[in-house]
Amino acid sequence: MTKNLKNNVVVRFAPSPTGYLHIGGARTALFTYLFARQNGGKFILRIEDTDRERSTKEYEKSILETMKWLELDYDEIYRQSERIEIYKKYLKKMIGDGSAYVSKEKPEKRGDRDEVIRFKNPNKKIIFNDLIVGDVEVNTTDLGDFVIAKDMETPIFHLTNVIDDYEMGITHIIRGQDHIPNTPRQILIQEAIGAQRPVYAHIPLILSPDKSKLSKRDGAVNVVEYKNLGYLPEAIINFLAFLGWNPGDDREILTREEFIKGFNMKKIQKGGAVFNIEKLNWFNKKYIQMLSDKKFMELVNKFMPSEIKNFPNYDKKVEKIIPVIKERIEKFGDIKDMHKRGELKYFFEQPEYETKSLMWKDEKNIQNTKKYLEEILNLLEKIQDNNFNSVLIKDAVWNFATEKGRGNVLWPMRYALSGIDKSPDPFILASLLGKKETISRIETAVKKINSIK
RNA sequence: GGCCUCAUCGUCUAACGGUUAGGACAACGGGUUCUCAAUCCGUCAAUCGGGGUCCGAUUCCCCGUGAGGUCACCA
Repeated sequence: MTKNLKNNVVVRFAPSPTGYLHIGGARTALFTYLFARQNGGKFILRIEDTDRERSTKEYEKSILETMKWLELDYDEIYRQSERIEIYKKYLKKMIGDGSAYVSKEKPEKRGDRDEVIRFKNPNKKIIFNDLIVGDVEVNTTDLGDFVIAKDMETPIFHLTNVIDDYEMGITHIIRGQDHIPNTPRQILIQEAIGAQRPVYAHIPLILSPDKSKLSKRDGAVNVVEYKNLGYLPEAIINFLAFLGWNPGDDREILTREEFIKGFNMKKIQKGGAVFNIEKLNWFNKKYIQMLSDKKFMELVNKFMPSEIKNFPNYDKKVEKIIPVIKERIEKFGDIKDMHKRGELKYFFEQPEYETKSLMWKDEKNIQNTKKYLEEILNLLEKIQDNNFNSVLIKDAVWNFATEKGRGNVLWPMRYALSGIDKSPDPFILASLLGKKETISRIETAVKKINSIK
């Protein structure tokens, strides 16, 4: 590898542990990560936990776990709560040189102090260039002398953020567009402490269907919720990357390496993007299809309801029905829905059903259905035990079914095996159940018909 | 309301100022099918409005309109 000329890139993702990592944060982290890796730079994770009231270790732990799950590996990690002495040093310096001052206050709401530290606003016009948005010009006069610390040991966001970016040598600040209004005042602080200005890249917001900023009331917004619903991290990454960015060609599914290689800040959309769960589902289904059998099996077991897992023949059977599950779910949580619809249980035990349900909708006389089932029994008996696969089963039954009307024959056969209206075709079903069980279930159906007269 | 930002199919988006405005998701229709699922094929569908600049604007400029963000002793 040749040495990258831009390898002095240092970027950070700076979540505050006042909640779980949400979808928007994950995308910011992803873009930051991609930019760092593409440039051979350093990716720092900085926990902004200066708000002691709302920050918790539990949230921090969860954010770390989610980053790991998404495989967004960082090179260094810091906690602002462990850096209070550093901020204090700057605070002293700023008060000393007059760029900040202790201010007497009249407390307005609960928790307000009667003395805080404010930044002395020089009231100037700030113009900054943003990689995505372009030039932004703001007059900082109406910002006033904003608060930068409650006291020497309790600095707040704008101050700690700027100091850390400076101390850590951050070259590019990648964050959501909701931070644009914060940028001018942070630049003011930068200038006051003599920090050079980093390059800004404010990425567009993720929107709910009504186009407002994605929030809790829109349903699942935390990445862990998607994990719990059975989404794959690769799918979430791919989906998120395409919210506001694209590789410039028609590819939809990209590998991690391709994302790193093709990522380009300049191609990022300026406007917000609506979070479209349908597309996420599509990505997830694609990635599920690509899963190895082993990994797929692992996740199936994780999401399988215990009622099914408790069947004595579970381990042996579940392996066989993998293909059926694979084509019917778009996320692993759907396995629970399959179970609710009774689409799993019949693989493990003789199903219960109304006898008249065995009749095809065009059939008038259930005695015909019985005759068809008996003939199917006949045909299936001829297949050797070790050749009982879906192809041979179909061969055995197909001509007879065509002759009598496929619905007349195949519906009852399938119903006798599954006991429900919707299921895979009878050939697949029979092969998965095995010859013995298939014969037994069809015999049961015949007996049920006999018993109504 | 002040400040800031944005504007191509329903959604995500593509298009050196010159394309029949392309792709994907969804929707719809069809093939395959006893049912469902899967899969394959196809169809519908967009440049917010008005002015400029230019031989020629989705693209550049201005004005509207609309949408969003933000205005904490949170981050």
